[in-house]
Amino acid sequence: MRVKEVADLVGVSVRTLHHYDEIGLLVPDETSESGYRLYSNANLELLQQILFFKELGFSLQTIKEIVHSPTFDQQEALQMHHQTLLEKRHRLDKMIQTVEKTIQHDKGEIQMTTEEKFEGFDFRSNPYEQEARERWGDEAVNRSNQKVAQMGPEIQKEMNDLYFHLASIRHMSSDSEEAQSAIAKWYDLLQSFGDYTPEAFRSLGEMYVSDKRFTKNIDRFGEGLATFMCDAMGVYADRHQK
Amino acid sequence: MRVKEVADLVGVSVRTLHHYDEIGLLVPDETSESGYRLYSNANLELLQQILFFKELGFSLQTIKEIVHSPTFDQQEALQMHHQTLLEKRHRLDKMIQTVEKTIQHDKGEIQMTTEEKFEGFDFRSNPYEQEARERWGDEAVNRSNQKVAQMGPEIQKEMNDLYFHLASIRHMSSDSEEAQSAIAKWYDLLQSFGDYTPEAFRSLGEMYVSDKRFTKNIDRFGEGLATFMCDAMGVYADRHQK
DNA sequence: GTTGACTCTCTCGTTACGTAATACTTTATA
DNA sequence: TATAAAGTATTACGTAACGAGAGAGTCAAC
Repeated sequence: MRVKEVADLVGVSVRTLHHYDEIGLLVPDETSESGYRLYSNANLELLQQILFFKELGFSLQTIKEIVHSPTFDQQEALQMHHQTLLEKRHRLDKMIQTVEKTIQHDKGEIQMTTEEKFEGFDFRSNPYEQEARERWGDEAVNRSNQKVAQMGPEIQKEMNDLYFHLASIRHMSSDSEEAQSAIAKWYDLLQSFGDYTPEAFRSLGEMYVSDKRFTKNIDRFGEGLATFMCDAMGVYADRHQK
Repeated sequence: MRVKEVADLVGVSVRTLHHYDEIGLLVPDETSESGYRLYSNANLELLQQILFFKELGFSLQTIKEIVHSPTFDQQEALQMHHQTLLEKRHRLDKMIQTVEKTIQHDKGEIQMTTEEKFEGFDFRSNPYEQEARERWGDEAVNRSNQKVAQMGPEIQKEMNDLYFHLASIRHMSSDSEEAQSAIAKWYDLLQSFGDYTPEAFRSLGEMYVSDKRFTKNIDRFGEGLATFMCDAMGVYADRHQK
C-alpha cells in the first residue's frame, strides 16, 4: 500500500506518515525503486498501535519507545501517564474555577478594571508599604519584598485561591475547624513575607477591618470577608500563644 | 527598572520579557540611550494583568487583544474561554478513563499484546470479513470497508468507548432503558459499516455468542458482555420491526 | 583599568505536523 | 501512445512561547 491509501484508510494525512517516517516512528517495510513508500500489513498494525497511544495523549517520542522496545514497561508508562493526566486535570480544574469566579466577580462589580482586581492581592508595589515599614520595621519589609520577588506569581495565585476559599466559608464560625485550618494556611503564606508572630498576625487582621482600603479590597471576594478573617485571625493568635 | 529587576520581581525570565517586547505585548515605556529596556510602574501593572490572564490559560495573542483594546468585551472572552476549558476537561476526562480502563485491562489479562487489544475492535482487516461477505453480500461489505476508510480512527474510538460503557451496565436487564439506549447507539454506529436491518442486527448479536472469536474479544471488556449485547440486540430488533 | 554583573541582538531548538513549491512517477483518458 | 490528472518525493518555512546559548557592548565597583 502506498501513502495515500494508508492515510485514507486510517484517517491521517500523508504528511503525518512522512513525518512518522522522518522521525523513525513508522518506517515503511519497503520502498519502490522510484522511491515510493510501500507499507506492509505489519506497518499498518503498528500504525494502529501508534494511533491508539496517541489518542491517550502520549508524545510521539514516548510512543516510539513504547512500540519499539519490547522490554519497555507499558504498565509503568501507563501509570506515569495516568498521573500526569490527573495533574493536568487538576490544573485545568483550578483554571476553570478561577475563570468562573472572575466571571461572577465581573458581573457583580459593574465593570471593574483589571488593575482594581489586583489591588490588595499582593503586598508588592502597594500603598500600604509605608505603614508596614512603620509597623514592622524596614528590614522586615525589605526581606519580605525580596522574598516575594523570589516566590513570583505562584504565591499570588495561592493567595488568590485562599481568598476565594475563605470567602466560601465566611458564613461559618470563626473558630470552626474549617475556618481555623484555612486561616492557618493564610498564616503560613504570610510567613513568606516576613516573620509574623501570632500577635503581629492578630493586629494585621485588625487592620483588615480598621483600614478601609484593606476592607474594600478583601470584601471584593465576599461581603464580610474582612471581618471574618479578622475574627479567625484573632482566634488563631489566641490558640498559638507561647 | 531594568529587565532583571522586573523579571526577579514578578518571577518570569528575562527572555520572557524580551519576548513580550518582541511581540508587542509589553513594550517598555522607555529605553536608555544604550538600548536598555526601562520599565515604568504602569508597565509593571500591565505585566500583572498579563500574567493573570496567562494563568487562566489565555494565549498571548488573546491577552494582547484583551489588555490593549478597551472596547474588547472581557466578559465575552471569559465566557468563551470557559467553554473551551470545559471542552478541554471533557477530552481529558475521556483520556483518563481510557487510560484507567487500559491499565485495568492489562492487569487482568496477563500481558496482552497491543495487536490483540485491537482484534475485534473494528471490522477492517479482520478474519470475519469472509463470513460477512457470505452473510450480507459483497457490495455491502465493500461499501462498509470504504466507509470505514473514510471515518478513520474516531469511529474506532467511539466503538471502544461504547464497549466500555456497555460493559459497565452489563449486569442490568437487557430491556432496561440504559441497555436499549446504549445498544441503539451501537446500532447507529454499525450503520457506518453497512445497511443493517434490525433483523441483520439481531443475527449479528447471535453471532457474538455463537462465534467464539467474537465472544472472546467482546468479553475482554467484561465477562458476559457478549451475551448481554446479544440479548439487548434481540430486544432492540423486536422493538424495531416494521 | 579591569573584573563581574548585566544588557543587547541574533539564532537555533522545541512539538507534530500544515502548507506550499518544485520535480518526478504512475495511472487514466483521448 | 501522447498527454493530462493524480499521486509521490524532497525541501523548507510556519506555528506558540519561550529556553539556551553566542558574541558583543554597558555599568558599577574596586
